[in-house]
Amino acid sequence: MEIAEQLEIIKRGSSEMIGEDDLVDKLKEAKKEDRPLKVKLGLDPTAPDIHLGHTVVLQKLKQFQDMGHEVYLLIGDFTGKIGDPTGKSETRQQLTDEEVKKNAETYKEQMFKVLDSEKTKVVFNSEWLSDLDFSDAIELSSQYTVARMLEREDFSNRYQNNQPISIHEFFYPILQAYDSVAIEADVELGGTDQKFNLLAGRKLQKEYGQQPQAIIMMPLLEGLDGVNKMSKSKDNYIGIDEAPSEMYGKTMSLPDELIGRYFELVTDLAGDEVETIKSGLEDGSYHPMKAKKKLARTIVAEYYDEEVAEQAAQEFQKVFKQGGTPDDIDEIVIKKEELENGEMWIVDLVDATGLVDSKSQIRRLIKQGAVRFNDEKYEKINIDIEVEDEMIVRVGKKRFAKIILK
RNA sequence: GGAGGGGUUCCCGAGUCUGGUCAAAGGGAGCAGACUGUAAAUCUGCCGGCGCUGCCUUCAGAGGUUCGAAUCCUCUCCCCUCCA
Repeated sequence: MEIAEQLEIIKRGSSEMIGEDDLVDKLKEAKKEDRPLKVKLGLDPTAPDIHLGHTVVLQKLKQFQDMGHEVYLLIGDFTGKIGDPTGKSETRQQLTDEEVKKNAETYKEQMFKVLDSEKTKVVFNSEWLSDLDFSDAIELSSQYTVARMLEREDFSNRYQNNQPISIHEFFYPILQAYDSVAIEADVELGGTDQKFNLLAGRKLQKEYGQQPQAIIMMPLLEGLDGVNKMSKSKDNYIGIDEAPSEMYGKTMSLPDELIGRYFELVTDLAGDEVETIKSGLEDGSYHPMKAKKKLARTIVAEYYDEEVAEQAAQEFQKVFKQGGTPDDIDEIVIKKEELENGEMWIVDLVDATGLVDSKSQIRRLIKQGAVRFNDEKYEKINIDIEVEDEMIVRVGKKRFAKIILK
């Protein structure tokens, strides 16, 4: 493939690229020597559940693989073992070797839904970082100044807001940079929030006499709330391991403004097709609801298949258009001896489903008319409910449970 | 090491001087209801726990004063700023 053509693919969809000249050199060289480029992606070993936000970068890696290059998934087990104090009270727990290994396996399993396992290498940074001693650490840290560190948005924010910054946090970018040196990365990918760390890699590589890595930053995908970036902790994510109906449903709850962006960043639809959809949405010729359905189907089909996607679409229709109940509801077993004359106090019954956190909340929900048994609404606290086998308990629009009497 | 500021319910943030009316203002997030397309916007209600017109546990932690403490006193822990 021609270099210009490769560049064009690499840049597509990315939000920023640094070191284009370096990349061109590297591409030329690689072509001459008939070897692949090493494309690095750093991963945090603590969060092994991959969601669509992660896949934005993965799609880009996949493109590199399709052009014959080699992907290095770098698992930050060393840094994970140190722990990260960023949060106020919830210091990140230290991971044992076994946990790291297990998480890495999960990573691989999930990532290979997008990536080609043949062209992927998984490496752990403890391999080289644990050999460094304190004088090495000082040597490395002398390459960076405090002023520069404080340029990083995260640090400067916290600094200005009187929030603590631990010294060792300064080491994270440094160690990540060293990772790039260690594997002699040609290219590193990351989200736009990683800019500082990615740049640190370039700097250190130069110090070590390597041609600095090119940097490709991908936009951060907003989560279901449409505001914050997708993350597990915000609970605004769509996991790639989730059930088809969940995936479909969550996609449908996306704010309209994000439809185009999602088509662009998380589906593998061709560029011009995405453009058609986007312009259709803009001039109103394409109804957002319709577009969103297509999006949801496309996403489900990407991680499952067309047939499953079709089923998910039908179920969605059934549940939310016609007010029906989904097929795969969690079943809750209640023993007959727990009942009195076949009845149970309404609050306890809802509590038994585990759908709501506390009984106080259950009371409120009942009063607000959010609780239904077999589609019948009950708004009084002081009643007992006759419990039937296979009774459907519904709380609000989205929460369901099926009672099994034994 | 010295001087000063601060730690409040998921988050932000009042309340502390002048103890009770404080489960603690206000905003955000969230949940529910109406309207819809499980979108947005809007309106309404809820938003510590408990078979709940009451009771129980919360205002960094441990003691103390008091009939009564988020509020006053003592000690401890943590954070920030300035100086060294």
